[in-house]
Order: sequence, then C-alpha cells, then structure tokens
Amino acid sequence: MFTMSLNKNQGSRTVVEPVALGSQTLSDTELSSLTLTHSGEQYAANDYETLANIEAELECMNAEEVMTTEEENSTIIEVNNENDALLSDVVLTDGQQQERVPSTTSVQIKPNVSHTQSQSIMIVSPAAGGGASQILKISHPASASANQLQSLAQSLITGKSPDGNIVQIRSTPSNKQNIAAKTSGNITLGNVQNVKTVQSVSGKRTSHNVQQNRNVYTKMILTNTQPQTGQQVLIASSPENQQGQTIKFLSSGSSNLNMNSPTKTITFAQAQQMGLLPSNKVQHILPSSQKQTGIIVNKLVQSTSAQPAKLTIVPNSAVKSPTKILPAPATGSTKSGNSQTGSLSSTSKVMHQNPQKVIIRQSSLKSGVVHNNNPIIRIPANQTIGTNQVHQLQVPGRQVQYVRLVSTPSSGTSNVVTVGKTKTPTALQTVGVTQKISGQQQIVKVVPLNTGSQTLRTVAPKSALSGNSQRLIIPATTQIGNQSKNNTVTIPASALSQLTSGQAVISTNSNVGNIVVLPAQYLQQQTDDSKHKSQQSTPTLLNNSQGLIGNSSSLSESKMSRSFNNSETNGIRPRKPCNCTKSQCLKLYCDCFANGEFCHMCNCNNCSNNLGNEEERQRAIKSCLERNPNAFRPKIGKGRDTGEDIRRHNKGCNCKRSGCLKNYCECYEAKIPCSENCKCVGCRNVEESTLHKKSLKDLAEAVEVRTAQLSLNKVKMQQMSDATFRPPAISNTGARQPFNFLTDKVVEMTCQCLMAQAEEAERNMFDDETSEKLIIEEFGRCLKEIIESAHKAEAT
DNA sequence: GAGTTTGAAACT
DNA sequence: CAGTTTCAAACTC
Repeated sequence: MFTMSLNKNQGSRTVVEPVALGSQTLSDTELSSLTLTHSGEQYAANDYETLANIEAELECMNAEEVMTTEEENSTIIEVNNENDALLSDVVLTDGQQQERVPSTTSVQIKPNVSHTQSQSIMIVSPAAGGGASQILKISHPASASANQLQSLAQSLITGKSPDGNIVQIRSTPSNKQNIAAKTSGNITLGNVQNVKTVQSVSGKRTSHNVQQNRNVYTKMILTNTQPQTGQQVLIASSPENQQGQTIKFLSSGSSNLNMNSPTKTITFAQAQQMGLLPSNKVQHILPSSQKQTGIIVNKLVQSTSAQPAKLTIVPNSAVKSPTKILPAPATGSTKSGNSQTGSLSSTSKVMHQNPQKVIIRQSSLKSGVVHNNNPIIRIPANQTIGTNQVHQLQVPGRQVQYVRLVSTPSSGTSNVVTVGKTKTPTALQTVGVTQKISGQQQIVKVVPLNTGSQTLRTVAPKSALSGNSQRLIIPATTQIGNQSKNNTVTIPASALSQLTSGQAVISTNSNVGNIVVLPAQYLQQQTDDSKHKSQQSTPTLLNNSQGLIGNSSSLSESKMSRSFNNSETNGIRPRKPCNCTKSQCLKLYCDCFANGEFCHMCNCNNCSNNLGNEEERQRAIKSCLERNPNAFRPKIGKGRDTGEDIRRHNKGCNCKRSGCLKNYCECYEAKIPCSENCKCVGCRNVEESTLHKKSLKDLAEAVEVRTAQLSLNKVKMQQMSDATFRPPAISNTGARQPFNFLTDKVVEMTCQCLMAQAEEAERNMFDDETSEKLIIEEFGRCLKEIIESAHKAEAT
C-alpha cells in the first residue's frame, strides 16, 4: 500500500490535483506507502487547454489501456478533506454519482503486483508563484505498458481552472466503477480512472489575478527505470508559452515504446528561463527497485514549510562502489573548505536560491556540476565521503557554509548525513547515508559547520538507539545507465520536515542509508544578519565518538534556552559572539565551545576554537569529557514530574547571592525554576505554584545561612581579636561575654525557631510579606533572648 | 565602556 | 570532595 497525500498550499488556487501516485513492486505482504505533498499549484485557464492537448496526445499514445489491477488486489484512494474551501469545487463524477474531492487528497494504492521488477512514473508539476512543485514517482510492475503508465498518471490528474471548472486531464471510460470516494472513503484504482472532467459547481472564480497565472508550469515525467521498457514523458505547459509546450519522451535505455509524438526537451534551466519553472520545492521521487527484499514504505509527509529545503539523494545501484560525495563544482563561486585530512572532500553549497538540493550520487557525474537554476550538489562515484572533514563552500551572494562529514562508527546501520541549509527559514534536513568502503559499511554524517544563519542540532538516529523508530524505506533503484537521471531519489524537504525526530528513511539500496530527520525545533536560523552578526559559525564541534551528538538535541540547552529567550518572534536564534580572552575558547567558559560551535565573528582573543586548531580543539574536548562525560550534554533536560514534562537543570545551580533571579543563574537564564538539583541559597526562582511555599523555606534557609555566617563571623572576629586582644570569656565580674552565648547549639536552636515560624506561616497560608515579617520577628525574638540570657548571665 | 559582581568551570 | 582560583558573562554605574 502506498499513500499519497496531496496538499494544496494555503492560499493557492489549486487547480490540478496531484499526481501522486506510487506503487511498488510488492509481494502480497509488502507494502509501500507514500505521502506526497501537493501544494500551491496554480494553473491558468490556458493550462487546461494545454493539458487538454496533452491529454489528447497522451490519449493517442495510450492504447486504450488502463492500468488494471488484479481483482483480488485492493487499490485504495483515500480522500482526506482537509481543506474544503479549496476543494469544494472539485467534483468527481461517474454517471449519476458525484463526489466532492477535497483539496487535500490522500491516495492510497495497494496494488498486488507479483512482479519482481518495477517501473516508475515520475510526475513533475512544479507550480509558479511560490507554489509547490512535485515530482511524483509511480512504481509499478514491469509488465505495465507505457500506455498503462500514461493512463495511470493521467488518471490522477485533476485540474480546476481559475474560473472554477474542473479539468480532468484524462478522459476515462464511463463504464467503470463508481467512485466511492468520500471524505475519507476509498476508491479503487478503477475508480480513479473514472474521474472525469466536470464543471465546477460554483464556477465563479473568475477574478483571479492574471499575474497569478503566470509561470504556471506543469510537467509530468513518466519514467521507466527499466531501460528495456522504460521511457520518459515530460509534459510542460505554460500559459505564457503555449507554443512552447513541450512533450518529451525520453527513452532511458532501449525503450520498447512506440512514441509517435514529436519529442521536445525542456530542461529545468530552460523552464526557468521561460518562466515556467519557479525555483520551488523539493520534488518527490521514489525510485523503484529492481530487487526489493523488504517491506517498502514510501512515506512523504505533507509539508508545512513554505519553502522547504531541497534534498536529493541519488542512490547508485552499483552497490559495490562506496558512496561518494563529489566536491563542489570548481566554479568560481565555490570556495574550497578547510579540510582537515584533505584526502576526501565533500561539499555543501549555499545556493543562490532558497531551494537547495544536495545530491549524493554515485554515478559518474561530472564533478561539480551545479545548475544555477537548480542548484544541486552532486557527489559522484569517484569520491568517497571523508569523515571528520570540514568543507567550506560559498556561493556568490550567500554566506559561507561549512559542512563537516562526521563518521559515526557506532551507529550500526543508522547513518546520518546532515546537510546545512542557507539562511532562509527553510527546514534543515538531516539525511543519513551509508557508504560502503571495502565492503564494510561506514556511516557518514554531513554536518553544517558554519552556516552563519542557523544552528544545527544533530540528533542521533533513533533507529540505532531503539527499535521504535519509524523507518521509511525507499526502494532502491538499479541503475542501468550511469547517467540516468531516473535513479534520482529525491526526498522532499517538505516531507522530511514532517517526519518526526529520528524517523528514518531507509533505502533498499545499500548505498543509501537511513535518513534521520531533524525536527524543526532543532533548527534555528538566523535571517537578520544586519541585526546580528551574520555568518556566525554554528558548527558541530564534536563528532559522536563520544556519543554526544547522538542523543543531544543540544549540546548546551541552557545556552540554547538563552538564545530562545533572545529569539525574535520568528524563532530565529541570534547567537552572541564570545569574548573569551584567556581560555582560547577551548574551555567550557566559552559559550561557543560549550555549544559545540566554532567561533566565528567573535570577539575572542587567541581563539583556538576554529578549523585551524582542530587538533588542539579535539584535545580540549577530550579533556572536558574526561572531567565531565556529560560536559557537552544538554544541561537542561526533561524530568518526569507528576506525569508532566518539566524542563529542569540536570545539574542544578549553586547561586548564593543572586537569589536565582538574575541571569547569573543558569536556571533562571533558561527560564526554568530551580529544582531539587539546585544547591542555591535563598532561591527565589521557583514556580508560581510553589513560590509561596518555597520562598518561605528559602527565606528560613537564608536566615539560617545568614545566622550561621554571623556566628561564624563572630567566631572569626573572636579569633582575630584573640590575636591582639582576647577578651576574657568571663568578664571581670565573672560574667560570660555575650558572644560566648552564641554557641552552635544556640544558633541551631535559633534556626529551628525560624524554620518553625516559617512552617507555621505556611500552614496558616500567610502571604509572603506577612510570613517574612513573622520570621524576622521571630529572629528578633531569638536575638533578644540571647541578649537577655547574656545579661542574666552577666548579672548573676 | 570601565569596573564590579556573579557563579560555573577549572584547579588544587 | 571541598575549598580555591580562574574565567567570562551579567550587571552596574
């Protein structure tokens, strides 16, 4: 079973129902699920003409065949009504029956295909005007004909014109089953084919801004990963370029299809030049796998991010060769990083545009190929991923970005590749990659080291830590042609960003390891460079050899909390530069170091917390860990208290003079109340509910401490006086001196009196002021008694 | 901005 | 482990 979730972007005039279809070569027990995001498509009226043309052409190519499923197989299309407003106009009809289709449609198709080979259809429908784009891939049995593929793809495209008309790209036979789709109903694949072009009920949406219709672009790629039977069909349409509408049938390998249509090719760059292709979002591509040995689950979740980062992973079918990461293209804009070992290099680029793709590819791509309009980092097969290396990359107009490849030797099968993103408020993605070297699997992390705009909080792949982690398995693709683009596995950031922490995406291709997705809260980005010093380094300082990165959402969450407190409403975290002068920024005094970051744009002197002092820095890290194995773990953890998650300082503070009400106090700084872990004196940093209770006790404790100090001071003064002038313990009259009455026992009893008074006030539910008054009065009474005792003793 | 205060980290 | 020193941030003026 595979699931597709089609999500209209907010505010977009959704017109084309997505195209998310996926199927896998599955055994009876195998399932694959796919959730695809469909957001922001905008289609002009012209598009529908175009689509109609496309449809007609495809129909010609379509040999009247439709994708059929075996009767015993279940094909489910779920329609989730998440946005009735947008979708209320979409009507699926079949004969007498009509069903409204919500804008957000989740399609689940569960074909029962017994073939071991699979083909795929990729449907790309990037939208303009900030809308989302999609690449959807449909895996299907190898036996499916091209016509079937086309038919299937078309059958899933439903459009709505700006004036509200519903357009179904593919006309479907009317003798099919009724669509049983309901708000959450299921329909069979056959039902899907029944979807027809219908008129919108409302049909009143004619006031769309023409400009909104610009750059509308729809592209559909039908890809067959099997060169024997595969082909690509690319369909692009644009209201601005009606004549430029292109239909491309690309044969990957020796296609057995007879494509009569003229072939035109349009590239992304061309599309963008023509204004067809906005630089948008990640496309969803799930490759098929030639040999699928396990359960295949494709799960792409809806995106909530307006501009998710792009992340593309290109697995290689050539399992034998290690996964390699290509260095950045030798463009003038690329700046070589300060690699430590230098033997291997990887690159992360800051892209010109928000969309960013990082492609880890094994195929023999040309090194450093980066498409301006479609920035992609490609990692060819002839390079291995170097671990523990830092690579600095720069693209004109953007910040320098560092990427570190970190080996994770103990992660088992879980691998993490963390790819930094730009300063745009898009989600940072963390992806795992397994590289095989000498037959041994090696885990590689790519960690952004210096984005200047964000802080990456690396989390451990949960799959390695517990078996509870959810795994998404991407079927591997057997790459036939090295340069085939069909093997691209594109993992949409929108989908990744939706995954829960630790959720892994596992490719059946051994070259692509688990993908661990960082939760959004682990990413704080900094966009206001003018306000804060930009290009602050936020590198990950540590590898996880200590297991630190592993489960630390933050190396120093207290610092992070401070940052959060300083965060602006957009949640972007400013980072303060350090001012270390003597520690070389290699001790925990340094916030940067404590946070696991490199110093960058700081005001420190003699700083060694940088790339140039990696060795020294590592020693410092080791030293800190020797002193305190938890030195880099978050100070603020979650304690279970009364069944409720409460943040608390793991170690507790030791404040004595600040009352824990100033930022000297780490608890107060982290905006958390002091806990029993704290050893503070006179703490006033307590929860509202316990403020009354604790404050009284704290006050009593403070009085106790103060009394003890006074007593101690008296003793010291006495000792000092003894050195010069020792007053007789007994006066000339034979009476004891008053200070001699301040024995430990007297002090203790005094404190007990104060405590008793505090408790009594607490029992009586007195307010703070009254309680304090009572305690002070009690203290005064004690002092009076002591003095009186002294006088009595003197009198006697 | 200089000086002081503060408490964590480092050290003994 | 406790006491002391060092350190850098927080705070005050």
